[in-house]
Amino acid sequence: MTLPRETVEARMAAFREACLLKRLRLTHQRIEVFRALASSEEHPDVESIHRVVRKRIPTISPDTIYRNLKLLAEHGLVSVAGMSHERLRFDANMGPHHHFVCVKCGRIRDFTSRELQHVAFPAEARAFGAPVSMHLEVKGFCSACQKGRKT
Amino acid sequence: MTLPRETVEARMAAFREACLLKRLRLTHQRIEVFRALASSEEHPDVESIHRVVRKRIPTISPDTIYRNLKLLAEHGLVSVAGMSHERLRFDANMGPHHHFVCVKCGRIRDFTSRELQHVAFPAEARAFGAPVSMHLEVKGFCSACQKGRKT
DNA sequence: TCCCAAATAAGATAGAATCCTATTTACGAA
DNA sequence: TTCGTAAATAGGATTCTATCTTATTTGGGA
Repeated sequence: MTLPRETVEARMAAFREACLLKRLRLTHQRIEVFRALASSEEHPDVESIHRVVRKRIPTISPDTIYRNLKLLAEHGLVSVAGMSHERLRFDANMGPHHHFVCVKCGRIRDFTSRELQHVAFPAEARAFGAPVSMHLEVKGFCSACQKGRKT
Repeated sequence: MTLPRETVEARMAAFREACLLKRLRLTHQRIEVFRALASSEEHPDVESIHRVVRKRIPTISPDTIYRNLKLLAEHGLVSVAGMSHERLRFDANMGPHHHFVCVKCGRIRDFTSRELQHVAFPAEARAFGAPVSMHLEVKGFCSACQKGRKT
């Protein structure tokens, strides 16, 4: 919404090019879904994207939004915040700690870090308000999954 | 499961004390739910906690697990990994970036940090496997919510 | 222009989390 | 110890996000 037109247009151009390269069809729906996302800095959910796109394509279904965003995420054209249809997970470890998340098996391991303990809140983050806590999420392949990795 | 007995017992003692202080009733179910969580380092979900607790309390319902964990989380006795029943959110910003999350309104803002860009993966994280990416989540009150804060 | 695999719409379905309500229980006070 | 009551529970109903199914449409190469 508040993004400068040229940023959006640059993203759209890169998107079209990436789709051609990856042999993803440039359907009317796909383009508009990406445009709605590329025009926002709000990390929107499917419902709000649907609301926006419906102005141009009144019959578009939520499933099309889901399907396209999932496809684009698999191709590295958009990113997903939040755990796709995973369950809530709990932890009795209330001390400050960070997470190592295996991108293959989903296993989460806690760790603490002396170095990080003394890192201050980044100035860029403080610009948004009053930081309270800081949590690092390291993604990678855990030792077990590392062995059976194909790449 | 693999946690030393004394760690679990220490957590149980602290839990009982905290409940007395906060006037939370020490029901059989609540105690066993917490014990199951405090005995694990797997960040278990409700289903696996339910499986464990059912050995001691065969009639316990999943709702009781949910209700207690939610209550304990509100009182700062356990923590929740993942976004509590929130929707998937998407982002067209594919460059490396971090998140500032407002704990009140839930708004997410992106930021990049020159300092953090060059921080290496912590040794403690590398011990678990092969790190690929690193993402920082700063939680706090955004400027807008900061004003109307009561505390 | 033709062809067909890919994509879509719309409704059905799955499944996690929450709500509802009658019953039970923890625990403070008498 | 007993009693009273607000809090907590069990179990089924409900909500709601995300995915699946299937008949139809369409992008884009030949």
